[in-house]
Amino acid sequence: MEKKLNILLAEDDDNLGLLLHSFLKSKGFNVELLRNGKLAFERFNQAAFDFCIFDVMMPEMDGFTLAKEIREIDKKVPILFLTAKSMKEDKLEGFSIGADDYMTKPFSMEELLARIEAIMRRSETTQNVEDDVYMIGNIKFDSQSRLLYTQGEPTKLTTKENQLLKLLCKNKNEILDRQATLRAIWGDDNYFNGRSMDVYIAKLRKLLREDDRIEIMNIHGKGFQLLVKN
Amino acid sequence: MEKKLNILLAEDDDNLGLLLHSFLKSKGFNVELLRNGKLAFERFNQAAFDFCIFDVMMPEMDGFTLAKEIREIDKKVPILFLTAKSMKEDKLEGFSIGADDYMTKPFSMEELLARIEAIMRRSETTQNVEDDVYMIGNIKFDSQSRLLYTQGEPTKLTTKENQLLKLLCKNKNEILDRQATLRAIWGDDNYFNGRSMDVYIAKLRKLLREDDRIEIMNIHGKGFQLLVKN
DNA sequence: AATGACTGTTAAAAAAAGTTAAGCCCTTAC
DNA sequence: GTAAGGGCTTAACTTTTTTTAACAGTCATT
Repeated sequence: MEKKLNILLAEDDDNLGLLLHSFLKSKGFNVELLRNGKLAFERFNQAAFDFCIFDVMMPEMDGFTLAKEIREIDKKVPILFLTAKSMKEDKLEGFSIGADDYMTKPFSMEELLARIEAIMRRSETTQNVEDDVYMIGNIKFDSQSRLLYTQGEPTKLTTKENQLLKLLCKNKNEILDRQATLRAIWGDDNYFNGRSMDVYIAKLRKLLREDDRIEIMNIHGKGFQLLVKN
Repeated sequence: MEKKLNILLAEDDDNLGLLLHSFLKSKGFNVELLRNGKLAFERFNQAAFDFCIFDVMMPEMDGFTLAKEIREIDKKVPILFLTAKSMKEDKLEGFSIGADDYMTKPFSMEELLARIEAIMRRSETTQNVEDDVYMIGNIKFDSQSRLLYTQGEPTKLTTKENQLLKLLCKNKNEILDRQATLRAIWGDDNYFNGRSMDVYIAKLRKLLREDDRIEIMNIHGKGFQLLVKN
């Protein structure tokens, strides 16, 4: 599950500020809007932000000064500057402070979003391996290594068995929609893929048969449901 | 002790290409200039680059296609696009591929430098081991010298073994796409190259067998995944 | 109860991958 | 020049995985 990103937005122009605020919120970010650099700096020190967007020209404390202050205490947090017109000297100064990007007004919201995502992609830790371990009744299932710890020797699942069982586990006790599952695993929900899925459901039932509290139930015309009783 | 950055530059216009080449060289980078996307892709797979600068419009293979191919096998290397004029759709497409930045011609050399440095500052902090040395479980693998430090005598890998293992390492715990890998290492994803690759997978499995936490797993119809259990 | 769409299950067919060995090509050594 | 060896590809055969077929059973609706 993705964590919501906290964005610190410093912009004195209310028109633009509110627009950005609502746009970014609509895109699933947490956004705090501050009217000048001084307030933004105070706020930065109170909470944990993942991303900064600063207007260069602001009363009280301009964007560059704000960025410098912040770089004193945080070398890594990404900072993106907004400026009224394309001033080459400004750009250079911004980058020398340690800006990660730079946008000239006016700009499109889509582009802003794209840049935020590009910057965040880089800073994301690429090596976080979520452990995909589920308990189905008292049968352990490790989707990462594709092992199902049945009695005796663990069973090594095939790619498709693994994908399907994982989806069932993620939706344990809920209905797993037939068409959505087909599109997710097989890419297309045509007749033959549907039959293929039914074959895999049969395989999984056979594997899980040893624990009789486990049931993969069919909801006619809707999909399947992994049920684990008491 | 800063290591010299290797920059892959793909630009078909010789005027701009040579200008960029000499400018960046003068700033202390190693730069390789290729005239089209196809050549650039081949080169990318032969050496280790830290940064890519691609013109969008090029013969043989355009910058976007090139970037897509590269992203299949390397999710992290920074890519900066150059384009003749500011086309919003182009920008968006570029970012969606996973571009890190975007510059519209004409631009100043200083700004280019500033952007490269901004991008590198970020990726430096996140990745510190790009010396082509990987740890696979407790087996050390130095792709530079092609040595795999197995028990007893280190094994000297062949070119293909080395290339394949390196790609697997770069995508550790992720799926390495079969077709993309074939295009990257063999240049073409026909049937026989596919079989050749399977032979090399078998060789690598044999070499890595001594550590049973290591597994090269097949994802049927998709590719391979180097899995290292903790 | 009859109909047709949907599901359960097993088996056969097809496609993909695992493995070992033979063959080919290029380089190096005699 | 030719023999030897390494590296890569191709071949051959096996096994695994997935799809398709076939047939039986179920469910909702009429």
